[in-house]
Amino acid sequence: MGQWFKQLLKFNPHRECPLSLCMNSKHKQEKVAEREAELIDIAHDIVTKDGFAGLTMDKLVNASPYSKGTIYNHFSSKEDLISALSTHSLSLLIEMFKKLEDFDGNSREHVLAVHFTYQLYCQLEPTLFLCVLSARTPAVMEKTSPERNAIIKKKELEVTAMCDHAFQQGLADGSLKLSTGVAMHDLVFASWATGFGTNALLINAKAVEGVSRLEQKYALLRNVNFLLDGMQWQPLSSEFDYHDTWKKLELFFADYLKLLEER
Amino acid sequence: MGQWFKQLLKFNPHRECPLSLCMNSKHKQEKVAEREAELIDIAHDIVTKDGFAGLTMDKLVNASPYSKGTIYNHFSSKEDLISALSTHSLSLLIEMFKKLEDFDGNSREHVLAVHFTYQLYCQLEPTLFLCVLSARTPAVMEKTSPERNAIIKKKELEVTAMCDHAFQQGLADGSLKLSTGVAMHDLVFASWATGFGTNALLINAKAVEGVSRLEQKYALLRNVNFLLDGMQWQPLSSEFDYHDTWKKLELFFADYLKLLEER
DNA sequence: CGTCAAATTTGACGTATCGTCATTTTAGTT
DNA sequence: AACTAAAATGACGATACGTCAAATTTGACG
Repeated sequence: MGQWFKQLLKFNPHRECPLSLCMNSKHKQEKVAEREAELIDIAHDIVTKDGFAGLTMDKLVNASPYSKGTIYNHFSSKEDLISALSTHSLSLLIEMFKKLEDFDGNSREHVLAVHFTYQLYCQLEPTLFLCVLSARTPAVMEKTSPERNAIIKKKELEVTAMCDHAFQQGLADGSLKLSTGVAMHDLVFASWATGFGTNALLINAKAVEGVSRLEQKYALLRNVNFLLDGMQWQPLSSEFDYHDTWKKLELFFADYLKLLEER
Repeated sequence: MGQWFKQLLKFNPHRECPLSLCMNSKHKQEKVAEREAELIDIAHDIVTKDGFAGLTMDKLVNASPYSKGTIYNHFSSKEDLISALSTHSLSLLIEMFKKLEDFDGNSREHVLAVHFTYQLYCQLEPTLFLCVLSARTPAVMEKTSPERNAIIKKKELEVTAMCDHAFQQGLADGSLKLSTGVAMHDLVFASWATGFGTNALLINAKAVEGVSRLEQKYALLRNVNFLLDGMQWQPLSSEFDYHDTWKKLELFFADYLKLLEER
């Protein structure tokens, strides 16, 4: 429904003002942006209900109170719509990441926290995860407006900034050291690749093999621990109970996990 | 063209017998299988030329000497065709893996060899890589014949068997040890996730940011080394020059790399 | 309040693609 | 040569993308 998100985050919804007087005073740009958000929400619903392949411009037209022409006024093509969903998706992820500011722990635990959050997000919104993926496909990029591509890029920078932060912390407090010839960027990339690969494969395994959530519960933790141990990020997993961190995170995100269970 | 492959591997091509007499003696099943291979080759061409999104049943019909009905006799839907391309793609990968039997090195080097090969494959056939991905999508799986899905599963097992082999070697020669609560399967999964994630992100980065091949040349090696160091697989990267292994692999696959350069 | 021009919205339509199926053609047998 | 079972054909219906001329709304001005 896309509703869970707003509730959990107390998302500011640009509250619709019921007085037409108020409406009239609203600037045109605002109205357009509001309607675009409305359309993206509808598209989000369609995608969660009918899957990525079930997303159709005609369906969006029928599910919205607007006509085809108006829809195409917002999204120049289906690909543009997918990109719009991608930015929406990235926004959700960023909002989740922002919650992590309240999470306590050492710097390595913070990296785990980022991964935990990302996994949670992937499981809550597997189809949006797909949207983000395909939005970075040449075929899609070519057909989305340059402005929207710029927005995606900006959002992606925000996301990586979140990751960078944890690594900078590690460098700052000395628990992580750079060996010669390896930049921090390389470490962040390795971390991201591990998280991405693990989540992508797990989502897949779930679809193909029916691997249960319980079985895959600690797969990501394991993989990331291997990686961070390999980076010599102190304290090593042999010296610290990161399983405990994982459980702390489950508590921290109890609301979201509850949503996940309910399916 | 898909031709590079047959040349390099001296792929048995079920050579077409020019004598009609010979043709007549051929069993029906053989003829069907042959035509299917022919069609997949054409589809492969279309995909490499026009990209994944450019693959169309009508295009395949026009590019082949057969009619729509016949095509649909082979592939019950477009999704089925994608799955067929996926099995084709996996076969290519397996063929490449088989070459590795001639590669010398310790067991950890063999893991690197598997990753090197997989990366090479991803770079040579990025769109086929996409095919394999989307073939594992629920939307596609639902619409492909059970038999073909079974074939995919079998091929995937073959691929993972290749990976398993290197890990079993490590366990056998004592350079890799299992800690409690972690099965070999978990290690293989971690390895695969790292390779998959790194390659997927690199392909993407290439498309989006224009990251050059040179820049990403050693990214995978770095990531895998972190991982295997984290697994305590001896000898550690601090004690052994795996860069050298990587270079040996470049030499070993010189033919393929040359093809890659030529683009 | 009425008029008019610019901006916006509308939905019917053109084109492309998927997948079907009645008809035709081929292959094999007697 | 006649006949039947299997295979191939391509016209056709359905669905989806994207366009554009016409209709509607907006808001500026007298």
